[in-house]
Amino acid sequence: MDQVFKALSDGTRREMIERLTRGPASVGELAQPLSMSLPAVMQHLQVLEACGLVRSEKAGRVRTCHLEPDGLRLAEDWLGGQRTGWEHRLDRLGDFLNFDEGKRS
Amino acid sequence: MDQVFKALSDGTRREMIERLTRGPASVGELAQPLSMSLPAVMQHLQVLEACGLVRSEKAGRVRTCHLEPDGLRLAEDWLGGQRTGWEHRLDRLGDFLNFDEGKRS
DNA sequence: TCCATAGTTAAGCATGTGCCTAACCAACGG
DNA sequence: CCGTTGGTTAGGCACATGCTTAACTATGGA
Repeated sequence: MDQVFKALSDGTRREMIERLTRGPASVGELAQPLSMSLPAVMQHLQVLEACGLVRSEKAGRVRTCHLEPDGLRLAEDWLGGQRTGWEHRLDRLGDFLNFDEGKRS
Repeated sequence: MDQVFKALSDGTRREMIERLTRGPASVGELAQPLSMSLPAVMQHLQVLEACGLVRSEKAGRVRTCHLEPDGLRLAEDWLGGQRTGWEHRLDRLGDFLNFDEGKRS
């Protein structure tokens, strides 16, 4: 969980993810629009793989990377959980305010 | 965006958010379950406020913090956008494979 | 076989992050 | 007033992060 959000907290890595939503890509293809050395891209890729957001296989001398959408869903679920939990609380806010009023009067 | 995910990438800050989904809290209340000095909690709080996930007002000598759920929704929307974009691509995957087969034969 | 391509490893550096302690300020409460 | 409570500021330390360059490996083609 920590790792997923930490991975997403970097703009470069989010760009890589966006690229991968449009289909698989080699390491070089990922690096091309990034104005950054290849080793740097590799490191980002390792971060993305380590937390399960991306998978990659090497065939010959080219490594092909693709998205692992369950990883994204993990983060999305946490956020949704918090938000709906909060909304739930809002639903009870009326009751709470009534109780407060009751105490005061 | 960067800042939101960076804020969420820390377990302590996520705990603080979870706490705040259950209602507003003072700085001390936020710090209580966290086995960490008060200044440290303050810094986390500043991070959460800087990226719009939390708001706080000071009344007398106690600062009361509450969630700003639009911030969470921002992150959630990005994730959802990526995921649905990917699913969209999957919808077209059949066509792509057919095209590939066509090329090969 | 030899060179170019695609990727990988290693080492190092600058900056950022998370935490601490110590000192400080500001509102109550008596 | 004066101490206590709740918060804030300042400074510093240890470690993590993002990037670099240089050197290396391994595959594929002429």
